[in-house]
Amino acid sequence: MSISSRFSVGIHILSLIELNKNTVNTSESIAESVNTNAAVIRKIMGMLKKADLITVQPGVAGIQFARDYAEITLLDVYNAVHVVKDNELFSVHSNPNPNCIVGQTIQGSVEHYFHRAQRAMEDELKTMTIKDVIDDMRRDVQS
Amino acid sequence: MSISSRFSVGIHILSLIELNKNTVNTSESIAESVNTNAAVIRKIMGMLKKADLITVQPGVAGIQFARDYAEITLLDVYNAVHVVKDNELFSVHSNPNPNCIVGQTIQGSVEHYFHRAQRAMEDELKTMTIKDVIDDMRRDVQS
DNA sequence: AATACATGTAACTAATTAAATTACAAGTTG
DNA sequence: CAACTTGTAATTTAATTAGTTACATGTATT
Repeated sequence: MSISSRFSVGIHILSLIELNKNTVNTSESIAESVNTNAAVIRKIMGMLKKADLITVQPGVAGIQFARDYAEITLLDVYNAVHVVKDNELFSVHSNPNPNCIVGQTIQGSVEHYFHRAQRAMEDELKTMTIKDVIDDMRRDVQS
Repeated sequence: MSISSRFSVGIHILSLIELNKNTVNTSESIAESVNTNAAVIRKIMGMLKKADLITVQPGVAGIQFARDYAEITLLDVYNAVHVVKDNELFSVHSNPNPNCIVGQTIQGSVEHYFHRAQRAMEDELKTMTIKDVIDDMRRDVQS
């Protein structure tokens, strides 16, 4: 299993706003950069918009940051694109046998540890910003 | 997306060894407790065995811990059952356009942050042991 | 107001993956 | 050797994700 690439595509879109700011980004041009279908981009753009990370206007080409991209964390993006449901990074088998000590208690017990692990990952995402990513890209680019 | 329930089933199996130690656990009896097919249990048992967490003998009923269960971390189990490939918790879209700054650099840039987040989660799993889970179960059981 | 081009979104298809099932080989014990 | 076990491969089923198509809606320009 793997967390959906919607997350990396979301980061891609946001990076383009800054690194391609001399031209107007349309869902079509972004799709070319990402190498996917424009409708996929529009769907993800819609999620980023709904999360108030970007502003987009129906019918008008272009995207803008809704706030300083140094203040947009990877956790913000991760939440925006709904790649992992709240506290459901790990799944627990359903309907274990309630007549067994383990079957009766495993869901409640394991849930607690799974949530902690998920939170650790999400807390780490919170320390990273789109600016960090963009800075890396500027450094890494082969011109 | 969600991480496979093989992980929680693995924890279930290990917990049964201790909490059901008065009887012999067969793949069949474990399957009843987990509420799945015995072949699924055998497959996971095979993984736990390969990771040296348990000992099982072909043809002979029963499982034993290969080491003290206070020394078995949830990370050990997680690695044993291969629910997430090394550094592939997050997937990155493939074949971004190399003629674009972002397309050219995103994989390398984002990879670094994704690995950090994954490591944070795995480091947290390392702090939790099967004993912790079993203690919770003993506390929570409704007798 | 008509044309061209953009976003927004729903419905459908294809591809991938996970889980369950079936079947049987091989090991062990009495 | 009979009964029962683990080990494992092959198959089916179910669920999920990504990609595609189509079209409604919004905007701007002439």
